Order: sequence, then structure tokens, then C-alpha cells
Amino acid sequence: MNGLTEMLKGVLEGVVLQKISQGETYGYEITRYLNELGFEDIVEGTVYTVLIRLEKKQLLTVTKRKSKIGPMRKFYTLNAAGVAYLASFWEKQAFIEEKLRMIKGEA
Amino acid sequence: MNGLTEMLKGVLEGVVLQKISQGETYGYEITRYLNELGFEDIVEGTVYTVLIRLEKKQLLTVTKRKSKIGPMRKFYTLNAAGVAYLASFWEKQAFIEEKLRMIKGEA
DNA sequence: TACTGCTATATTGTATTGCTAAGTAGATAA
DNA sequence: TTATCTACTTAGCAATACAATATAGCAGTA
Repeated sequence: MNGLTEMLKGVLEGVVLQKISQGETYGYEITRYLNELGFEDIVEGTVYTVLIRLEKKQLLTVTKRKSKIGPMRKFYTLNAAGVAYLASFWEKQAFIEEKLRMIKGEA
Repeated sequence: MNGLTEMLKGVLEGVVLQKISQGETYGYEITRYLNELGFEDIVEGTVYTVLIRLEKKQLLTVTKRKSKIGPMRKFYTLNAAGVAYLASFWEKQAFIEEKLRMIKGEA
């Protein structure tokens, strides 16, 4: 799927949060997950900037640990604010999807 | 619904195209329509920039006509490229919605 | 006339965001 | 040594939604 860039704005943040909410993970793994899921063009750089942004917004807790097969990893989990933010994301997404159905004439 | 701004990026363009596809219309009317639909915070300035962008992308045909109750109106309709672009928008949206369901664990 | 309000479009600047591109660095296998 | 995979960082760019402001036509009213 091409030309998704603009439509991912806002959505990508929620996707990353959702992934983290399902269990402690790190940037590289998140990127691989998104690629496998079908977001083939999303690269590491994009995910890392999202993670740093979420960290600045204080939605994540971070732990640095060694990896056996490479350099240090930064493991992320959601804190309470992150959980709330994620819930808010899904509400917004549901709202937009509902309005889109209405505009399209399916409701 | 607050904080939709970032999530509207990419979507708003499709919404405006869809509205125009349903019959000749103009910026002010589109804004009113979106407000009534529930996008309460979308203002004229936002819609006009979208329209000008779509016009530059050559997706619209434009006709200026007088109004009895105010200044000149710019009426928009979709051309062939606009129809194709709109179809592409809905495909991308369906793709993203599908992936979101997968991530959320509903698929 | 002067004003107020509604209709209608245009423009400028800003913040946010996804992405590109380049770099740094550890571990492992050839 | 070299290459490859893992793993994170950063500078800068392009696109977008939005705020703010400006311009202007028309109707009603005092």
C-alpha cells in the first residue's frame, strides 16, 4: 500500500502505544512487528522518533538492558498516563470512523 | 471531541472530496456540513486550504457564480482524477482500519 | 447614513508529524 | 578483516490542520 504517509499521522502514535500495552517491548521489535503486519515502509527512524515523543509526553516508562545479540535495548512499558492516552486514542479513532461511515452514506 | 487535529491529517482531504462527490458545493457549505456532522472545531480557513490544495492537485473543477445572499461563490465538482483519488483514499482508509483492528486484537 | 451580523473567500504563520538520510555502536559469522 | 544483523540517535524536510487576520457582499435596522 503506497501513499499512506499523511494518513498515518496521528494513527502511528496510537499503534505504537497499543503494541507497548501488550507487553514490554523496544523500538527495533516494534518496527519488525509493524513491517510484518503490513506497514512495510515504516523504518526504524520513524518508530524511534515516535518513541522519543511519547517518552517526552511522559506516557512511557523506560528501562535500559543489555541484549545478548546486539547493543543495549531500551524497553518500554505504559504508565498510567499512557494507558489513559491510549484509551483516548481509540475513542478518537472510533469517532472518526463513525463520521467517515456517515459521510460515505453507510449510516 | 477534542484533540482530533493530528488524527484528521490525511482524513480531512478525503472527507472534503467525498462531500464534493455528492454534488456541486462550495467551501462555506462544506464547513457548515462538517460542523453539523460533529467536526465542530473545523473552521473555514482549514477547509479553504484543503480546497486550494485539491485544486492545485487538479482533482477539482471550479466555477465562480454569484450568490443572492453574499459575495461570489466558488463551486467545486470532482473531475476524473478526483474520482480516482477519492477511491484511492477509501482503499487506504480501509487498509488502515483493518490493520488497527488486527493490532487491537479484534481480528 | 452608520452599524451590525451573516455569508464567503483568501492569506500568513505556526506546531506537529511521518519520513529520509546519515551516523554510531555492539555482537556474530564468514 | 569484513560483512551483516541488531539497536538507537539526530538533523532536516515536506505535508498538514489550524489560528488569526483581512477583505468583501448583502440585508436589516436604527
